Amino acid sequence: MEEEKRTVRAVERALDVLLCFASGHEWGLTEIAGRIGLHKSTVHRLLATLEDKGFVARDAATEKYKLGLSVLELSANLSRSDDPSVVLLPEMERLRDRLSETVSLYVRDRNERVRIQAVQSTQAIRRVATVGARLPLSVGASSKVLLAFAEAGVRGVVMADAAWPAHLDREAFGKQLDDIVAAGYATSFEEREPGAAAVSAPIFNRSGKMVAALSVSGPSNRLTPDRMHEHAPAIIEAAHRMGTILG
Amino acid sequence: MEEEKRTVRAVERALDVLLCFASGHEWGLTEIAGRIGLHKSTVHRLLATLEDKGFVARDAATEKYKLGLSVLELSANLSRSDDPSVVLLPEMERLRDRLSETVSLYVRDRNERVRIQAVQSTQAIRRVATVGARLPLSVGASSKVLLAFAEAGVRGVVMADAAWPAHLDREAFGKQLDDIVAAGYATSFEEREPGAAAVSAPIFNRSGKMVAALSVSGPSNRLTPDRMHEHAPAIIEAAHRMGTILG
DNA sequence: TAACAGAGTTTCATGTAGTGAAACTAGCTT
DNA sequence: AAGCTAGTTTCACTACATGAAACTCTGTTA
Repeated sequence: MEEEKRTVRAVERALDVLLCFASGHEWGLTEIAGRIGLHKSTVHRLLATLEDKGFVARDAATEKYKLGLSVLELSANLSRSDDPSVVLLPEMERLRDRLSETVSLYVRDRNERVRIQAVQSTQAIRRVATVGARLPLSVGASSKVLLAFAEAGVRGVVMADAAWPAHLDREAFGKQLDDIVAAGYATSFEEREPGAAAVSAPIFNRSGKMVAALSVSGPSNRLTPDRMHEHAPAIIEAAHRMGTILG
Repeated sequence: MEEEKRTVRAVERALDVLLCFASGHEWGLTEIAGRIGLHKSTVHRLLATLEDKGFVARDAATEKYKLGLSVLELSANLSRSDDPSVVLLPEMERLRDRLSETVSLYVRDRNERVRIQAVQSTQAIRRVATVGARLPLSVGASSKVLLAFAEAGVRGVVMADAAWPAHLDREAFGKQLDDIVAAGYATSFEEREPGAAAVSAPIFNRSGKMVAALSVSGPSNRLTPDRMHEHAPAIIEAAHRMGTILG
């Protein structure tokens, strides 16, 4: 299948280089080249360009490459005042205080979900959720919410994608999504990572479009299936209230 | 002067497109093309590539382009635990509480300074400082600190750059920097923006290298020249304490 | 309802400019 | 001194980015 490309290869590669730094630590040139399968000299030129524009910088001590301050400049403008991740924060904290578990907010971005906001449980044993993390759409309570309540056609597109796990029975999964629509919320128990469980409900804006999934997650010994269903009404109610906050 | 280029043009252009979004709001394709002087079709291809990698996204309602969530993913990893902007925050808040003015932290990035952290004054009339902002190195108290205490050679390079304002007498400016080194701090009074004033002191790490400039800023009627010099010892002391926190 | 305008998208011939092999440098280890 | 690793620079080749122009939409004007 000859997919028509209307993108710029050099830029794609440069962005791949940049995304290497999503994992946090610093990289040497050769490490990066090996990781994305490009020649040293190519990566060198790309890094020089990224450095020139301030997107990467070299650590003074280690000589390795790390993220530059232009990223900070951009991210400062990412959270505008009308951004859900900002305006919903107080409500998320209320829910956290009520249930004493970590509360996260997810949106769908193509075939993945992204955690755009999180408030941590204050308990000693807790799930630690990092903002900005990208996770698969095939597992986890909020994945199922993001697919179940998505606009028509989204399910099909996402599940048809090459990235979708082949072993997953699409028909059974679709049935499960229909059940979630009926129930109004989804749960997951040790689905994505062992020892963790979550409940999730959709947030709709005033025009009835789902904009995010609100999720409560914690250790599976505390968030038992029973306990999760008990929590569900509170989460749905919070999600509803959040929806009314949005424009 | 034939500057040897070892950068990739297509990538440079793509990053310029991305940096358009540093100013916050959304842009149409043609707007961007006009702004950076590129052809519509070129910008279209670059935006398609950026969109594909999640660096920009299109607003569902307005159809315009805005920053994508990959930026969030990157910025989440910017503030690591050893990051000055994180570990110094408590000290900055203490200083803010003591002086009741906005406290900022600046680092030098090539020919500019970047505000990497800020805590706002709680007073009704206050300077509002946005994190990530890039400002010129030629004006402002912290600019002068960042140049005065920089490693040997930096002054010359920065002031020789094309971006340096031509009208500024380099010799007089250099003299001023020497005075600042002697005093240990710098002030500015309505220098960059009318009605604003600031005091700034350098933060040195354990090996004696300056890593940032700590700055206290506010309205010029409250931060009079006299008042600023009164504040200086407290700021220098805070900067010194911050230095010991760093590795 | 046709004509126009303005924004976004696609096509395609052209030659610039990005590519990767290889050579080179510099710093460490054996 | 030889070997190794990581980063940097050079250069011939042609793949690929480029921009003019054509085209599609959608909304506006006459």
